[in-house]
Amino acid sequence: MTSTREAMVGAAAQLLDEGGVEAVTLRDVGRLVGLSHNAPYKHFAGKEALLAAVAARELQGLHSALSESPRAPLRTVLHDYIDWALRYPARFKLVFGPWTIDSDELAEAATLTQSSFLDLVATAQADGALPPGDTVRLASLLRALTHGAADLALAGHMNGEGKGNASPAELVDDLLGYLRDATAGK
Amino acid sequence: MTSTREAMVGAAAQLLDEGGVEAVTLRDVGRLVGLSHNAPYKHFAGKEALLAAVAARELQGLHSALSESPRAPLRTVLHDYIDWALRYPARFKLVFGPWTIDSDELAEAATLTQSSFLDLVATAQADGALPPGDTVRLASLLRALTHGAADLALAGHMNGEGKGNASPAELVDDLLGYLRDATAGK
DNA sequence: ACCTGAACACCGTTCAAGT
DNA sequence: ACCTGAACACCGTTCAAGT
Repeated sequence: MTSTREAMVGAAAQLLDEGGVEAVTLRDVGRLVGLSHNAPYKHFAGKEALLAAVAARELQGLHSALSESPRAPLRTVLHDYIDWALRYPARFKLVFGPWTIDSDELAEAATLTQSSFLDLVATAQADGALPPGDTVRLASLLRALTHGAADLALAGHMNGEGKGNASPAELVDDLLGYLRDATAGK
Repeated sequence: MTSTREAMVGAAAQLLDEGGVEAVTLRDVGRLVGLSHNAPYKHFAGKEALLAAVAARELQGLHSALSESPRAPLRTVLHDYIDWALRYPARFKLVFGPWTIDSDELAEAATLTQSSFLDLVATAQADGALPPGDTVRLASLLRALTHGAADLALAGHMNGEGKGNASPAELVDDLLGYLRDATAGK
C-alpha cells in the first residue's frame, strides 16, 4: 500500500540510478507510476521538491544504517559510506550537492545523521583511537576526507598514472593511522 | 584578437559563474558573442565539448599558478585552492565533476597540475614537514581532504549547529598538524 | 571555413477542465 | 483531493542553404 507520492519518489530514485540527475524527468516519473506527465505536480511543488524528497529518503537510510549498529567501529562506518557512494554515485551527488530548496524533511534527516556520527567519533576518542579535542572539528576532518576521497574517485581524478594510487578506503585507513599515531605520540 | 572560439569559452565561463552549469546554454553563448544560436556548433561538437574547453582553461590556470611560484609553502597552495573553490564554485564543480567527454586538452592539463602538486609534496617530505613514504599516496590524502572540505562547505553541509565548526582552511591546517606530529613522533 | 534560419524532439511548468 | 490534456516557453541538435 505505498502511496502515489512514495511511488513517485521510488521512480525518481530508479531514474537517478540509471542515468544521473538529468535523466530524472517529471514526465518519466509520471509514466513509471502509470499516471500522466504532470501528475507529479499534485504531490510535489516541482522537480526540485521531488529531488529533495529522494535525497531525504536516502539520508534517512544512511541514518538508520548508522543507528542500527551503534557500536560498529568508526573504520567500518567510513568504509560502508564509501561503498555506498561508489555504488550509487548519483544518489551520493544528489544528497551532498547543494540543496537549492528548503525542506524540513531534508534538514531534519541531515541533523540526525550528523549527530549519530558525532556520537561515533566521541566514542572513538574515549577509546583512545582518536586524539582528544573538539569532537565536532575532528568529525568534520573525517567527513571531509571521506567525502573528498569518494568524490575524486567518482570523478576519475584519482588515477594519476595507474601506479601508487590509493583507493578511497585506503586513504581513510591512512588518515585513521596518522590520527592514532598523533594520539599515542602525545 | 581573441578568436571566436576563445570568446565562446569566455562567454560560457561568464554564464557558469553567474548561474551554474545549467545556466550555460549554447543559445546564450551565441548571443553573447554576437552570433546566432547555433554558431557554437561550428567550433564545438556540442555542449559537453564547450564545457570541457572551459574546464581545460581553468585547469591550465591552476597549473600556471602552481608552477609560477614553485617554492610556495604547501599550506599556502592548499589555502589558495580552497579560496578559488569558494570564489568560483561552479568552475570548481565543473573541473572536478565527472567528465563524460574525452578531451586531450583536459587530460593533459590534469596531468600537468597533478605532477606540479606531486613535486610540492615531495619537497615538503624532504623538508621534514610531512611524513616519509609513498608520495603519490600522501598527495592523494591531501588532495582528498582539501577537495572534500571545499565541497562540503559549498554544499552547506559544514554548518551543523553553528558552533564548533571548522572552515575548510582550518581543516587543512588540522591535517597538516597531525601529519607533522606523525613525522616528528616517528 | 564559418554562419544563418527553420525545424524537430524533449522538457518544466501552467491552466482550464474533469471526477 | 487528485488527475488529464492542451498549451507555452525554452533548450540541444540537425539540416539545408547561404558567403
